[in-house]
Amino acid sequence: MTSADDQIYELHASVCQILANPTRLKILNALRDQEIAVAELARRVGTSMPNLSQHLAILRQRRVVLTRREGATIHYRIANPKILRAFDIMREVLFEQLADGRRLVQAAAAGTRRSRAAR
Amino acid sequence: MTSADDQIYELHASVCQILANPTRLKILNALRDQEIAVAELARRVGTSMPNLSQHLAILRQRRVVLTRREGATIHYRIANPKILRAFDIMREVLFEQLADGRRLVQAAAAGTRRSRAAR
DNA sequence: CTATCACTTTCGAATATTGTTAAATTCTAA
DNA sequence: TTAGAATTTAACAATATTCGAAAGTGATAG
Repeated sequence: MTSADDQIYELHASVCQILANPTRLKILNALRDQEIAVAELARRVGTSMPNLSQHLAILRQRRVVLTRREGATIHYRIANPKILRAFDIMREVLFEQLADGRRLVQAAAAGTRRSRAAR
Repeated sequence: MTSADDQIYELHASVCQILANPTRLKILNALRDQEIAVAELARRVGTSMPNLSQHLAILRQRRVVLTRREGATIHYRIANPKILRAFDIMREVLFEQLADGRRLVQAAAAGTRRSRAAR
């Protein structure tokens, strides 16, 4: 039987999971301080429409982004700016690690293989 | 050819990935303000030694934790407290979402299945 | 030196994540 | 109503993550 504490940690992990993909990070960064339509997002993020749309679906479900419809086009924006604070802190952690030496990049590269290979 | 920017986003995602697992979150929270030996960690986190050790290996490789050997026992501690700030922000995001209603829990539950099922 | 404690590593199976291609939708305009 | 643009959904293959079991390593007590 999973304790209430365990359940919180699982939900917590699933929130963190949102940031664990380079395409989603690009999306969030693009939306940082402006609303953007899907087609334009695809251009900026540099991915296919279906792929982008799937990631947007995840961000929608988790209430990380909100949409506004304007005719046939749909505009996305950040729902909770707090997640951008986490985005920024993790990027700082990355930069500190990069400054600390190259060995780290090796270790991190392991976690990078998926996203590269699955492309 | 992947741009330098893409590479940064992949590394960034791989840093965020560290937080995307409930056991690792428990470990980090346990180490928040004290050094702890592996056996004691296993007890607190509530997982098997091999499983704990695998997660510790990941945290070591990413330089998120440091070790101190004392005879046969090994003590772990947080290497970079900054990652705990991200931990906390993401937990705040979770709690805000929980406060906002139950529908979200449904969506988050999708991201929870893995950790539950893989147990 | 060998048994044991403390921990780590390896391996394999189960499940999850991701990208791609193809098939829907949904809306607007003719 | 139909054509077409914008976006989403579905299905599937490829890769990654995770766990448990079993074997491996290192320090130390006897």
